[in-house]
Formats: sequence, C-alpha cells, structure tokens
Amino acid sequence: MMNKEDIATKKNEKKYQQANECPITIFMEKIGGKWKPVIIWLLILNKVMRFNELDKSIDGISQKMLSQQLKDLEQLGILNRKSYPVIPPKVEYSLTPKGQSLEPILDAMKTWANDNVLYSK
Amino acid sequence: MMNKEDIATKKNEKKYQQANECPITIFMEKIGGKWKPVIIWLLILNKVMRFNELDKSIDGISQKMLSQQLKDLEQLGILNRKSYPVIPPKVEYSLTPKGQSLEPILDAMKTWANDNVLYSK
DNA sequence: ACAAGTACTTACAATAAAGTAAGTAACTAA
DNA sequence: TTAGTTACTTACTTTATTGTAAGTACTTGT
Repeated sequence: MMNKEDIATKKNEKKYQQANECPITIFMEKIGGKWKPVIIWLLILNKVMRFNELDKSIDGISQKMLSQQLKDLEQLGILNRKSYPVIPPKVEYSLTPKGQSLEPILDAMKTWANDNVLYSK
Repeated sequence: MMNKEDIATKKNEKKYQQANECPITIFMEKIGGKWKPVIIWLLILNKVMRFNELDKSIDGISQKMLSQQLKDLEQLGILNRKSYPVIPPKVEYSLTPKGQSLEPILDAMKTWANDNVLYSK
C-alpha cells in the first residue's frame, strides 16, 4: 500500500522520465550549439589554450560568447579552468577526461562532414 | 616585466589550429539543432516511417517543424521521401545510405549521454 | 601621465529558431 | 450532409540565441 509520499514520488518519477527525452537530444542540448563543439575540438587538438588564443582561433566569436561557452563547459565538467594570479591575467583551459572522451565522436563528425558535405553535392 | 614563460610563449609564436570552415561546425550546421538528430535516430531504429508516426513519436514537435526538418534533411540527401498517390495521402520516409552512415555517430552520442549526463552529477 | 596587455562583464540591439492555431486538399464511409 | 483521414502550409507570435560596443581591473613599460 502506498502512502502520499510514494504516490508523489511515483508521479515525479514518471514526469522526470518524460522530461528526460532521448539521449541524443540530451547530447545536443549539452554540447550542441554554435560554439561549444569547436571549442572542444580546439582543446582536443591543442591540449591547453588561453582565452585569447581561443578567441583568435575561432573565427567570428565574440569575447562575450567565448566567456559564456567556457563557463557552460566548465560547469558540465568538460573543461578545466586554471587561473594564474599574475598581471596581466593568465588563464589556461584544458579538457577533463570527460571532455577528452568526446574525441572519437567529434572525430567521426569531422570525417562525416569531410566525406559527405564538403566535397559532395 | 615579462616572466620566463611569457617570453618563451612570445618567442615560439605558437601556431594554433584554426577553426574557420571547421568540419565539426559544418556538421553541426547540417544535422544539429533541436529536431534533426532525433528524426534521424528514429529512422535508424524503425527504417521506414510515415509523417504521422514521426509526429507521434517525437514528443513536443509540431507538424510545421516536422515538415520543415524533413524537407531540410531530404535536401541534404539524408532521407528519402516516397509519396503514394492515394487518398488520404501516404508518405514514407527512410534514410539514404548517407543518412545511414550517421548511425555510429548518433550511437556514440547516445552512449556518451548515458554515461556522462544522465547518471552523473 | 598614459597606453598596453589579458580576461573578462554589462547593457542593449538584432537575428534566428521555434511555438500556436488555423486552414487546405481530396476522397470515403456513415 | 457531415465527419474523418493524412500530410502538409500559412500567418502570426513568442522565446532563445547571438551580436555590438563599451567598460572594468590591475600592473608594467615608455
């Protein structure tokens, strides 16, 4: 026999699962978007990069966007931010193991794009 | 005054990978977004689906959005649209080989999301 | 005194993406 | 005659995302 809390829990459970759609949608919500994949890709290639280096490497990104995306990715546990207490400031970004685990996926995306979009009609 | 590291950095003039026309960005432009990945995933799983079946299978999508995304994917050569001249209308959607070639990527996304987002904090 | 360097933040404007509700066509069964 | 079926389209509104320009902090070099 269920008490009120159990019923509430069960209701919440159902609702939670419905809200938590398909994992591919979740993936896209987390690391999709205009800037996140390319930030991650640059950190895969270069291992450690400073704010300005990322800024210069990503064509068309603004400092505001870069800052925002880096913050998001840090909170997702995908990258590390290491700040040195020097003037002028120095901050280094690098991938966590979780971030590094995206390499095969991004690499597959790269290959797919090269094969199917770049040089095809 | 510059410290040793700064001097070394400047001297080496490190060249970082540039991200314009980056294939990963291209990939995201093509099959990223809110609905395309899940449409493709459903067609991977079910092989052939009708408009209404897709509509019912994708939580929260509107007919307008579904129609638009299907049109985009068809133009990208990712899916086939087969229309039967019957009343009421019957249209079947399925993946082209190009669309099917996305399976390992989407599968990797699914795995990554399950491992790193769903059950972690 | 003043510019330069680095890693940001803030306020505001513009654009892109998505949602809503309704309508359309053509036939068929009640 | 009217409702039901299917695969859409259209007009309009709302929300989300991105862009722009400027400002901040702190210290060193000129």
